[in-house]
Amino acid sequence: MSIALVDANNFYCSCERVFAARLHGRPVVVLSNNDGCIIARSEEAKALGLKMGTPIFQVRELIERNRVEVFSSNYELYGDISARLHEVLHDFSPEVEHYSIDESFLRLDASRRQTLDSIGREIRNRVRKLTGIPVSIGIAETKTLAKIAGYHAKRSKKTRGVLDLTGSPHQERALGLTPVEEVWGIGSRYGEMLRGSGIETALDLREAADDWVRQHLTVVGLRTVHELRGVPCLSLEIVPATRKTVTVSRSFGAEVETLCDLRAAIAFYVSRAAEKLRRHKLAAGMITIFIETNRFKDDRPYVGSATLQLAPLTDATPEMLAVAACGLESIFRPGRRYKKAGVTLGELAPIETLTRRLWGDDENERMKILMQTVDCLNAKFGRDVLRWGMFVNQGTWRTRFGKRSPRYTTKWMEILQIGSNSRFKK
DNA sequence: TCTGGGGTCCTAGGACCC
DNA sequence: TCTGGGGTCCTAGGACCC
Repeated sequence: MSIALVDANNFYCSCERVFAARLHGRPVVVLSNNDGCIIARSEEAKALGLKMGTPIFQVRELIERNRVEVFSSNYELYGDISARLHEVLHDFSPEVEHYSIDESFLRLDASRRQTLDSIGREIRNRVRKLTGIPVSIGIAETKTLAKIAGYHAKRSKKTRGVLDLTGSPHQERALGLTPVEEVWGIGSRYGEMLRGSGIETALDLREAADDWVRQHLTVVGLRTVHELRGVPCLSLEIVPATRKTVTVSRSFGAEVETLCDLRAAIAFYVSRAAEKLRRHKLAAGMITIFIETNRFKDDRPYVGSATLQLAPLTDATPEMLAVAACGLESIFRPGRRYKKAGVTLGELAPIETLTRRLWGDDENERMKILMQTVDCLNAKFGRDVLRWGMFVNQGTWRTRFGKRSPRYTTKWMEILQIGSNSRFKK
């Protein structure tokens, strides 16, 4: 029994390439909301020295000089391609964990007919053929080891994208070649601390004493170390765990000062959060509203947050809007310039487990039908065809997506056109 | 001018209870 | 001289992930 990690290469950039042949072989980057930071880079862009998380304005010249292709993020497109990719994997194993938008784990068995390596190659070819996305595949006894195999599959040309380390004599060498902060679960902070203690590679970490690890990296780190030794501690999460919070937050396109603008923004985020909640068939018992000034510019940045109960639990947008508006008033400070705001819904419970309200059931029933109708119409005719009175779908706070590619696969109006003048121009 | 968004888990410390 | 001890719940902060 082995675990395979299927990891899409430079996923967002690869998605852009699927629909634009001219991007092949060229440096491509995808930006975060408001076209702020670089969050994905093609190999060619990495080679130019463009780093993950860099604010675009700091590298503007480099980008122009090298004619780097720049895109705003197009989450609708990426999400849709991710779902297709996930579907392809189900042909290869009944046990698939959709770990993130660009990574999946699956349980794999070698057979008399086929080695793990050749199964991996078949997966890679099939995904490429059916989705157009290149992937790297790492295979080993545990998730953490599979991640390390994947790390080398992606970087070493010799592997041609697939590396099986299950029971392999090469496993120790691979661990020795893995910088400790590349181990899944070891970030930059722990990495620094470990290097200070002479632990520099995944192999060093594997050999560290349990007590020491427990003390310095908590039980989480201890699990990681056991996984490096080939003892599975992290199981495949085939059924996604029920989520505990739902957050919608954004930086504004431009700073805002008035309560009126903040109300509009918060109302917009509440609507989105409530839609997400209903899609997951959950209700919330708690809502947190927060607003922030610009932490990069402000000497004394202000962060205000208010948490309020939603009693009884609800999934209805109007009920949340009313509570959110109260929360906002309590944290608003006039005379400040706000750059970001957000909403978190908590104390989530599956909607069907809720007891019926003691009274007002008619009202409740009407609200349910109203919500279903709104969601349904918005799904059919486009988001925000129906909106709640409080939010005006415009204003300087709206997120900027200056360079978004068409939503080729999810919007009829933006479907790929062949041989005609594309409506999308750089 | 321009600096992302959405999650999870663990620990320590304080409040409170018996 | 010597100020219990254990349990639970909550929160803030810190670490991590993509």
